[in-house]
Amino acid sequence: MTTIRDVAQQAGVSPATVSRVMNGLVGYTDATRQRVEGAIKKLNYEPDSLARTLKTRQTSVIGLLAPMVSDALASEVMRGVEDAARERGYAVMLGRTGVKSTFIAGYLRTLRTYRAAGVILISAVITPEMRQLLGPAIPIISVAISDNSGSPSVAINDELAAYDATRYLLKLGHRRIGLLAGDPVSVFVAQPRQRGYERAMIEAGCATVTAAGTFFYESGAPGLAQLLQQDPDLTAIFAMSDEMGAAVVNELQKLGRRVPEDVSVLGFDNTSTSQHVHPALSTIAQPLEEMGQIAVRKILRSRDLGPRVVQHRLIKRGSTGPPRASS
Amino acid sequence: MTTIRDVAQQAGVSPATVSRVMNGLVGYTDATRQRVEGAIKKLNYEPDSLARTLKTRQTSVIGLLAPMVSDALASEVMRGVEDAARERGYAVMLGRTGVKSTFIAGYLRTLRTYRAAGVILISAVITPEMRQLLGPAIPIISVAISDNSGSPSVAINDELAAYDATRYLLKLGHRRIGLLAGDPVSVFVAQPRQRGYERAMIEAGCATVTAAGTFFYESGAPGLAQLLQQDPDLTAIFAMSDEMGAAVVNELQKLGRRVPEDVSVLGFDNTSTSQHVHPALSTIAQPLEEMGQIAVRKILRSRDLGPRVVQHRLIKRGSTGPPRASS
DNA sequence: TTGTAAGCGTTATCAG
DNA sequence: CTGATAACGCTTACAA
Repeated sequence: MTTIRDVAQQAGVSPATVSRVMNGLVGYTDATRQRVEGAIKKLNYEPDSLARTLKTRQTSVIGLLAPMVSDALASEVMRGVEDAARERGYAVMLGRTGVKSTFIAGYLRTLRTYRAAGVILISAVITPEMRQLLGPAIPIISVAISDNSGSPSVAINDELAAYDATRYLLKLGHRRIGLLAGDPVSVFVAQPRQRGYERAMIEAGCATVTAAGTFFYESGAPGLAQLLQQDPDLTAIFAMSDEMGAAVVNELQKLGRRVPEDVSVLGFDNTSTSQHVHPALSTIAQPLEEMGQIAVRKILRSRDLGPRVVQHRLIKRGSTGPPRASS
Repeated sequence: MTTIRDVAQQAGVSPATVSRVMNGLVGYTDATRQRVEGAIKKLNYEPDSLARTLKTRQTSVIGLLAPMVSDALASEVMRGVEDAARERGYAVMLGRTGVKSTFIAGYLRTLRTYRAAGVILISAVITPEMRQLLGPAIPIISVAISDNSGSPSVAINDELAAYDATRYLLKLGHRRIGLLAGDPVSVFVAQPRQRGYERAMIEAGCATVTAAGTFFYESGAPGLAQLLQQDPDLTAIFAMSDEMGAAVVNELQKLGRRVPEDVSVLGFDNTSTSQHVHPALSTIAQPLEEMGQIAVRKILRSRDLGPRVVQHRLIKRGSTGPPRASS
């Protein structure tokens, strides 16, 4: 391994000078700079991040905790994080949530010993334990979920997004709209979305019909059954995830109902799954990749922490249309 | 930050002794061990990985390069890698392939300066440049792809898997089986699979019908069109990815052909996508998570490098059945 | 402008 | 069995 000393010797200067040149500090002649740069190039020298971090306490890693289960969403966010981090010279260290909390504690400790610049948490809320484990120096931010504690976060306004989605179906002429909710445990995603749906329905004078799912594909079919049991004449289903939406589309066709002629289906997230059914799912898009980038920027500018709301977008595809009666 | 000195002071011993206790070396009485352990616990001390690595040159990070595009596959592998790494006290550093090669060069340099224990490459081949960039000390291994260079790898036997898949369709009674291939650029995945298909078809005295796709969903419909143009009476389609398989199922139904009554469809990979269509895709499973774990183990036991073949498995679901004529 | 020297938090060698 | 002490590769006062 070639060290700063080797370079210094090669260039006929002291290690300190080499360091100065590398870090663009002042205090050397142009001639020595050139000699040093020549030596660096010649020896193909690369400074040791570890030693540097040990000394300066300035780190170059960002921690990323993702739930590697329902992945399409996390995957998009990760792409944004990875891009933004690399651009700025940061490395990304990966961990999984959705595992035992002792694991995530261990992971946070590792990040602390690596003096991470910050931690990004996908689809999970920041707990006081996490905050405490990281210590005051390391910021943590959540993505795609916003508790109302004022913790740093990047997320859409879930309540408003669901409200807009429901309004869209109402405007198409639907009155009997069922909601296939996500895991009710997920207080900060499923609940605001449900509130948004209810608000729109109530404003329009329509009755609400809801069933609880898990966000996963498997819960789509039983959820649909529950909804149809409550109201067999539903003309639209709003699912809180594309996976459930896709399952609903498939299941409806199995039951002999056409989409969207008999029943419209609307998904959520605009993950690739939404394109994997026919007709393709209309859905609410979150700017996931951008959210990952924003999270990195916020972490690195540690002042602007606090919640950041990004815009959702309605994407119209083949799975929604006006209801039978009004067409 | 609490250091080894703080612990030493608290326990009334020297830093050296604390280090000995932590690392389970010999040379201290039971009494001092207990005092040290007490101090560690009391101060909630965590040794600094950076300083430790700087000194010992033994690292605790593993690099992971994944193509974050056609993600379901990579995601499963990543889960296995992450699990196995964590179990052994290693952190995972994430990078993306499929970006500019200068980026991946930079990424490998970063890994070298972090003294990574090794690098795992998903769905990509190890180039001589990569090997050179990492230097002789850091092993690199590819997962889910096997060039024939003898480089370290963990993969199924793609030729055999495709052969078995085709044999399965033949045994069901199909004779007109179309192959929807992946990106032909992917020499070490698409090509062996195509050879396996051709071998089985030729052995059975059947004509081969192939079209080239991209592995992605979008290429499914045009690929199917190409196949049907060559032989409108195909009774089975073997797609080299679940995504293309799913697209074929959806497209067939759009064309008014029933699956599997009119046409059987077989996918590849057993990713979640295979369950997102109705009927669910029969497919060839790769033990992706296990492959990730094996990769970590191989990296950490740097002797058993070299290609490792794991078993594929045929998974029968609703998308395949006997052809019309023979039923 | 440049070099010397003292650390950053560990571990390893060598005395005691 | 234990404690000084010297590295690991880098940065940064402080001197020159």
